Amino acid sequence: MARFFRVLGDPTRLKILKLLEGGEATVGGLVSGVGQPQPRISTHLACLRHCGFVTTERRSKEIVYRLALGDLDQLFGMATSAVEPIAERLASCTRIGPEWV
Amino acid sequence: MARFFRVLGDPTRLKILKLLEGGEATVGGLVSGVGQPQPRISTHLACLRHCGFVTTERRSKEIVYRLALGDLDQLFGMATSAVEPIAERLASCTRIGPEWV
DNA sequence: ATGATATATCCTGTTTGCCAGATATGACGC
DNA sequence: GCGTCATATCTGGCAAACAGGATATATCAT
Repeated sequence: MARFFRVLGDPTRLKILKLLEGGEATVGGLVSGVGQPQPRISTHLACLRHCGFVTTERRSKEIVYRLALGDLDQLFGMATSAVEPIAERLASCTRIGPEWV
Repeated sequence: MARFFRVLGDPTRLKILKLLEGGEATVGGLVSGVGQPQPRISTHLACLRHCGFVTTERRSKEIVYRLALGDLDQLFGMATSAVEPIAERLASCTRIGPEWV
């Protein structure tokens, strides 16, 4: 379960998942949606794929990614409301581990 | 929000939080509950405290830690059911980043 | 077969975050 | 005061994980 949260604990992966909540997407679509270089998106996608968060399907030249977990939007909803009361503290915590602040 | 998940993405912190779901606890109690050296528990507690997951209260010599977020148990419940379908994949993913497996 | 497009993987450097152990602070009893 | 218990902080070292960029694979069109 720690690993589950850890997969979610990266801004890029989180953004990818949130984009996929809006429906399936190709790698190219995610690249422009996230705004980061393609190799980086691909590696994060590989992580999400290996860990079972997403599934893939080849569609001629492109590869379509799709969410594999249905509960994810609910989870994000809960997380959002859980984050709210501690948002500033989290924002002020640029790191984890000493030298918080 | 990524940082929120990242705080949850460490086994020790997760275990601390789960213990605290059973009610308040002193550092010593958590040390024996988690089964890890006291300095380590203290640093993780400092992280959780700084990020607003827990609150503290001094009670004479001891310091009592308490959960600051009410929604946490619901969140853990959802996470548990979200993890279930991908449990083996997560388990087989000993790392994040290349050399998964 | 060649070239172009779409995606994946590899290699290297840097940083983050965790651990381990030693030491400091703080509160209480004598 | 001194010693002890409970907790916190510091320092060094190390490994995980992210970033950057080059290169490989795969599919299609010509």
